[in-house]
Parts: sequence; structure tokens; C-alpha cells
Amino acid sequence: MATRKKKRAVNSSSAMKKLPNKASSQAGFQRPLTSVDLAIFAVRDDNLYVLLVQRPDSDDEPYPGQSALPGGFIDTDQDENLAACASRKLFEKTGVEAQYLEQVGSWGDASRDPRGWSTTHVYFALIEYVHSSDLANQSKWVAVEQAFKNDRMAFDHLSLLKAAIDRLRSKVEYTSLPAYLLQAPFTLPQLQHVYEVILDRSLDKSSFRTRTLSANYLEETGLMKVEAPRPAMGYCIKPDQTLVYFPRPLKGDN
Amino acid sequence: MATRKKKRAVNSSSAMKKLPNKASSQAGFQRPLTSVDLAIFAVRDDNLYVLLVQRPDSDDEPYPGQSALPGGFIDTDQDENLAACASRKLFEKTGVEAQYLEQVGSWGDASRDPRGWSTTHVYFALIEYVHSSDLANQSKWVAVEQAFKNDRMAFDHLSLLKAAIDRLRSKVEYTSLPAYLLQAPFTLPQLQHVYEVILDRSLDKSSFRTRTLSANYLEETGLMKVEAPRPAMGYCIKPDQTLVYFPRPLKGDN
DNA sequence: ACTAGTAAGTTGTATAATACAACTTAGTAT
DNA sequence: ATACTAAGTTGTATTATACAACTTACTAGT
Repeated sequence: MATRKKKRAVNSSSAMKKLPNKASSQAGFQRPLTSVDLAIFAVRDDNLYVLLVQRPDSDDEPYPGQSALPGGFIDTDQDENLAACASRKLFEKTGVEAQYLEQVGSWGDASRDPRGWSTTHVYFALIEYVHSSDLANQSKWVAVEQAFKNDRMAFDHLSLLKAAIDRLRSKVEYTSLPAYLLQAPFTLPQLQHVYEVILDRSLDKSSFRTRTLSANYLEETGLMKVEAPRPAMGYCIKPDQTLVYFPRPLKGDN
Repeated sequence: MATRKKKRAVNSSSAMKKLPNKASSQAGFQRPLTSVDLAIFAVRDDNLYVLLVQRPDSDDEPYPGQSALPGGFIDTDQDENLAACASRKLFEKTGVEAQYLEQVGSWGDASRDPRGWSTTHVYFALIEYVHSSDLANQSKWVAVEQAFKNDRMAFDHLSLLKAAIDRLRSKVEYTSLPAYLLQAPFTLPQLQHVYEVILDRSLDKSSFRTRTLSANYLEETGLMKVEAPRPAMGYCIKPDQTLVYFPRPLKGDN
């Protein structure tokens, strides 16, 4: 990252290696295959789940029968933009809209897809848990821990999934992201539980409550009966509230 | 972000709208144009600069003569991956390698390029300042403040630039990024100055020094004469040191 | 109806990293 | 020598989180 050659820059004109010819090729270059892939997360009980699909069992498809992130090629006729493409695919698989959707990044190289130079745009989505029977065919929830144990996935999807989970976990340390995995109304202990499931460690009740409430992004919806002796206050995210960034991260192990 | 239809997901099979036909088209879909664009930053004296290029003045090129971020179509024959493509373009324009290179994100839609549905992958690069005469033709340093005043750029590059600067500014609050804009050896006051230029506010000397030194990512290289009465200790980034994340952000105005 | 048990929620002190303010030090310029 | 300046230090204040002990509201069993 620090190596440096003090050679003079080539002229931008002489750097042009291929002449433009057809409008359909991109100024003389081949266009890469372009897709969108999704890491759709939900929490249920004590686990963080990710939605995986099984690839078709046909001979002219790469990685037949293997599990993969939901996604696929962009449809330039149908998709307004990358995020819309992600939302469409999310809805096709789950029947719901994302409570939160964020781009993780893009990956592109010559070898990740046997069909040729390809790029993919990875999004992660947070949704409330959707019952398995309501999922599209070939789709299923897999506990994140499991996904890494059976560590075989189509393409480079295992590393895409890892990148998405890393992003999720790191943002959970300093944002209100987990609130988007719950259906309103929810209680503070329920919200704390979601934090704990994602981070895989327990948090202090008192600091969690102070921090959460002082950020002032939740609205009381009245007491709720929960599976606990004492009823707890219900909350929902305030209307038009955007993601909250807390002033300090939760203390990790650092 | 919270709207939700409880419709059942469509079957993934029936969701397939077009049949695969040719290998060169992507499973029946048109491939978008694919490019990489760069926001190359450097600091000199009291300004943060970004490298802009002037688009060719030809009639069959979009936005002739306008300023734009350096970048262009991916060359699938030459570029191993997206980051390599970014590095190549950086070197062509400046003759140096990036001290730091990070993907900002990707943008893709039907209208951002008049030639058709296109996606671009935006990277930001931090380099030491390169003298204007060593830059490639049609390239020049523009103070970031200026770039936003003359607020006309080709394509959607103004908003791409804004995204890159937002990312840079926000990461400067809690990382060691500015160290990658300096050539070693540098002094702590020089490093602090770079922070101040990017954030456009002054920082406290004492807390800056404590924070920086306690992160333990710098190595002393001996006293240096600077344009100041008293000589100052020189530092360089430790070999193999990666970007440092400080435990707390600098206190902004929040 | 009393008692034990449990999770919700509160209160008070400790800690750690930064902010703020005043100081000392090593040099330059007159 | 003396004033000046920027480098660097020292000490106290602040603030958000961590940790620990407590009270409260309810359930269930006898």
C-alpha cells in the first residue's frame, strides 16, 4: 500500500489502448456480466439467520444444487437502479419489503463466475422473520453459524456473506440497526436480545437502556404482556426516523 | 423503509421472466456498461484537493469539455479485478501508487449515462501531493471547496464526489486516514494540520497527540527541522500497519 | 392470602477517552 | 540578552459507557 514509483504519468491520450467502435460494446471493451446479490438477515429466538437459495440442478448452470445468496443478473428493462433490483429480488424471495437495505460493496474479477468477467453488487437487508412456508421455493433460512460450518457455497458467495456479516456486526456496535429486525411494538429487553444474538455476547441492561433511550429514536406504544412476570413498555421506531449513530461503540473485547 | 405487504412470495421459478438464450448476453438480459471512477485526494498547504479531468471535446462523447472524475470502462482483458482497474487508472493519471485505496460504493441506473444502463464502481484514493506538471494531460488538482462551487460536472460525478468526500470526512473522525496523505517522515503538528484541513475545524493539540501516540501506529524517525522555531519529532507509519480505528470519534458539532 | 421467584426497570459509583486550559521547552530573530 | 513562536507537557473537567446492587410488578405454588 505504500510502494511508490516516481515515474512520470503517461499521457491520458496515449493510455487509450482500444479505439471505440460500436455503441453496443462499451467503447471497444467487452461488458462484464452484472448481478446483484443479497444477504437477507432475520433474527428468531437465539439465532441470526440468513436466507440462502439452492441453485438449479441443471447442467448449463454453474454450481448446480449448491447454496447461494439470492440474487441474479440485473434486468435493465425492469430495474430502475441497483437498489431497486435488490428490493425486487428481496420481495420475490420473501414477500416483504426490507425494513433496512444497505449496499455492502461490489466485487468484480475474471474468475468469480465461470461464464466470464463478472461484477456483483452486494446488499444486506434486515427484515422481520418470515415463516419458512411463506418463502419462495428453493429458499430457506440458515443460521449464520451453520452457514459457515457447511462452508461450501456457490461462486464467491461465502466471502460475500462474510463481508455482509462483518458489516452488520460492526455497525451493530454503534448504531440502532437491530431495531430493523423487529416488528413493532417491541420491548427494550427484546431489542437488547437481538443485539446480543448478533454480537454473540451479553450486554449490560442498564447501559443498554440509557444509551438506547437517550438517543431518543423510539416512541412508547404502551405496556405489553411478554413471556416474563412483569409487563414491559412497548416501543416502535419514530416515524421518519433514520438510522441512529451512537456517540460511542459498545465496548467490545479490544 | 417500513412499508410492508403481506403478500406471499412468488415462486422463484415463475419469477424468471426471460429465458436464457446466448452465452454472450447475460442469461437473456442486456449487460450494463461498467466503469470505475476515482476520487483521488491530496492535501497541500491549507487545502484538500481532488483530481479532476476534462472530458474530450469530441461530438460522439457525452459531456464534452466538462470536468469529471478520472475513470472509465473496465478492460476485461487487462484488469484482474475492480481494485486493480482503479489502481491502473490512478497510476495513469498521477504516476504514483495509492497510499490508501478504498471502495466507496457502486451506482447504477438507466439514466446516469446517455449511452445506456450503466454502473460505476467508485473508489477513493489518498496520495501525497503530486506536482501539477507531473500529472497526465487534461488532469488537474481542484480544491474540494472549489469543485462544489463550480457545481457542474459530467454525468452524476458531482454526487459521486460528494459521496467520496462524505466517506473521507466521516472516517477521518475516527481513523488514522490522514496519515496516508503525508509523505514520511512527518511531524504530529503536520498530521494534525491535515486532519484540520479535511475537517475544516481546529483540533486540540493535547488530545490529538495523546490519541495519536497511544494508538501506537507510528514510529519515531528522529527530530526534524520544520518551519517552526523548535524542531519536532518525525514519524512514519509502522511497516505493515493497517488503518487504525480510534475508540471514540473526535467530538464533532453533533 | 402469603411467599418465593423472575424478569423489568432504577440508582449509584467506576472507568476511559477525549476536551479544555495553563504551562514549560527549544529553538529563531532582533 | 530578550521577546517571540511553535513544540510538547501537565492537570483538571466532561461524558458516555461499564459494573454492581437495588426496587418493582407481576406469576405461581402452597
